[in-house]
Amino acid sequence: MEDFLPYRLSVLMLRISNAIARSYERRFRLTVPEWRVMAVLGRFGPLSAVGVAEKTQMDKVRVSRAVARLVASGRVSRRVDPVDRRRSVLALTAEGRAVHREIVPHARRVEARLLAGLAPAERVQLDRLVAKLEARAETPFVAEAE
Amino acid sequence: MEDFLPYRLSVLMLRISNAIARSYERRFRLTVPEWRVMAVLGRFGPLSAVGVAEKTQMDKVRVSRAVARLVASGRVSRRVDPVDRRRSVLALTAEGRAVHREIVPHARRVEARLLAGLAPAERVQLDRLVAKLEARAETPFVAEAE
DNA sequence: GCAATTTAGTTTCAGATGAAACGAAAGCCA
DNA sequence: TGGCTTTCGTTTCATCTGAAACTAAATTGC
Repeated sequence: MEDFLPYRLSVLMLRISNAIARSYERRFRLTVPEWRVMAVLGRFGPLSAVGVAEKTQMDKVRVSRAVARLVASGRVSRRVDPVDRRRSVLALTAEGRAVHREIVPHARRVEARLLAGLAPAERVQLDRLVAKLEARAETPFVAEAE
Repeated sequence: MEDFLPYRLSVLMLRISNAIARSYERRFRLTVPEWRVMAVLGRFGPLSAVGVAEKTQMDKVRVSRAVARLVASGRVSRRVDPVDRRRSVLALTAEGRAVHREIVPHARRVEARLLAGLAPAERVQLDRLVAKLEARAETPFVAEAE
């Protein structure tokens, strides 16, 4: 159990994400889905809900709800796309951009704290190993029959 | 975003745990909390609910509900501890032990598949790096004020 | 041109979650 | 002994979650 890697990774990640989630909640009054939506809108500019879902790896229900809250709190604007009226065009408002400008350095600080114990060479290793696992996890790595 | 490590780790872990969860669901009709309870009972023998909670890192509400389902499905037995009547003594039934004997090799196969792309030296590296991050995540690594 | 299908996004519903309140039993201590 | 506190485990409640159903708009095929 303690040496079963998927289990260890899962416990580790839950710890990390919970700590980060609490920190966003405290500082910005943002839930994790909200934070993710703001992060991609800030980085990639106006997007449809589907576009946000692809960039954030969240399903569209979650995106829909996060966007609804962000629109209600005035950090994201939503208008109907004139080209395709099923779509909405989502973008940060001025207030949203102001929050975004704080979010990015905050995220970097959190990352730096997490990695503080690793030497530069170890960070490169970690990056490589995670990339390999990502590639592995992209295709179904558990046989359907199992 | 794509290079923000906590985010990458979180997406990676969600992928992996979902794949594993689906596989347990398919093969054993077990949810993740149920699987964890069975794993520790199989490995450490009879335990109280608090004991299970400690070993699995789950909170006691989750343990309580997982145990209730396992008792209902006949894989775990529960009796009142005669020494301390607040406690229950949880153990695998014969049927539970039979399932457990399948679970362990299955978990090893899943792990092997996940790590299939890594050379032995890389596995050692991964183990070390994860251990370091675990140590880091054990103490609060995000400042309270942040 | 228009029925059938696909796509975007929301709503509904049923289950999972954990914080907080809870009852019951045990421990503590005067 | 008899109150006060702590511990065990369950229940309650409010929230989050995603699958499925749904509406509206666009696209496809005939």
